[in-house]
Amino acid sequence: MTTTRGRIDKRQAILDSAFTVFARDGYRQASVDTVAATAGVAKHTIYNHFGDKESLFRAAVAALADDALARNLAAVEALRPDREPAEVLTEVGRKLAECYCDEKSWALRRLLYAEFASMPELQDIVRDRATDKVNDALADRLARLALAGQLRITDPAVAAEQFGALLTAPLETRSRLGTRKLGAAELDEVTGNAVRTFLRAFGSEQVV
Amino acid sequence: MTTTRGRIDKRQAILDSAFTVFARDGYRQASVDTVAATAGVAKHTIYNHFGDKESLFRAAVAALADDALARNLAAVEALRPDREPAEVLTEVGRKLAECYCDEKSWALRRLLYAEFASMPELQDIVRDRATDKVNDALADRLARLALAGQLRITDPAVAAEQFGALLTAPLETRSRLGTRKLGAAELDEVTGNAVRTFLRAFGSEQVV
DNA sequence: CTCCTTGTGCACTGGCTAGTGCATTTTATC
DNA sequence: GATAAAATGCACTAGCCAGTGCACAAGGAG
Repeated sequence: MTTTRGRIDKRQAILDSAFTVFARDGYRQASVDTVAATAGVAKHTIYNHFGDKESLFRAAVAALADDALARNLAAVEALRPDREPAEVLTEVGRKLAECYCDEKSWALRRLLYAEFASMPELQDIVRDRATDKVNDALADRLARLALAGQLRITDPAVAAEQFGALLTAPLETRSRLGTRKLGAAELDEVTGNAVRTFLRAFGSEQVV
Repeated sequence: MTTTRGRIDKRQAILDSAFTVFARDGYRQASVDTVAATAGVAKHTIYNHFGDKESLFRAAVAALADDALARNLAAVEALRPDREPAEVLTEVGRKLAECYCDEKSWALRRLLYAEFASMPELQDIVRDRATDKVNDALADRLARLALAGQLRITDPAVAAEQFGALLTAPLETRSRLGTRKLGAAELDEVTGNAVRTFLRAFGSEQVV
């Protein structure tokens, strides 16, 4: 009774297609029939697994949030006090920038923004599963850098908040909410600006 | 033929109601009948003025963008090199924070995020009418401060971008995308954090 | 007084879609 | 091969809503 007869395969296929279709058409626009067709599955199968359209949507969003969390945490992991702070921060910032600009991330944010008014739980799902954890992890790492004497930080949470802000807000504007693909050069520029300002504010060495 | 027989009054009433209803229900959810009922107007009148639902929506968004622009510019105006930079930046930052957290601003952003995928012009409307102009104005003012020797800025545009980032990104997170009302204390805190970091990075005096 | 613009009220079409019911088929497990 | 869970195909209901058509009312302009 451990295997459930291809149930998981179908379930995953449905979740994948659901996100694809929802991301492309928007939650309201997307029809369950389209999701079913895309997943190569009967509509009934979807209702068997998820009950109704809204639950399907929540499940798809949750799955994407988990995915985004994993990628963001991997980026933060690289933040270790074993090299020049500028170098490490640039590397991590650049990775975070890539995560932020990923097409799936943008789709997730769009769906979240569009629907959290009618489904408030959505925001909690994403926050609990991804945003908060990434911020915490970043704050932890920055605290270590501070302890190693590489940064002058009083509140690691605020520092993490601001490092994120310096990265994401410019990316949001410059990529036109994800509709314009940013080249490597522009990603480097934004990352560079963010790290430079961050270090001018929090670096332990005086910057000219 | 100058007066258009109460046309303008109706038009304005429709635009106001349209934004209210769209903001509350979302573009797709909102029905034109509801807008008409809220405005105290026949459905036909709406179609006479705006042609179809989408045009009505665009017009409502544009009107709100104009509104937001005016309020944001007023805030930036206060940025003059006649007092302590910390003091002036705090005042302006605080005003910008209030603009950003205004209920109408949040509604506008939500609608924009929700619909720009299917109506790409929306983003241009808002950018041309509001975002760009505010950023430019802010950059201009920061440049003046730099010229007055109160800031060490190389690129005013980047400085404006980052000042905005340090304000808006934390506000976005902390207010849960506008669903949680921030108290004065928290607005002060975010503004204070932003100004402190900004001045540590760009202030002309050394900060301890 | 008359005309013409503007607005009203109501009924209606046409299109779309969530969710269901049912008979049938696949498929994993024993 | 028997069995039961899982999946399929198709038809169908019921609801929602943008946009239209038509007859009619109001009210300022000439």
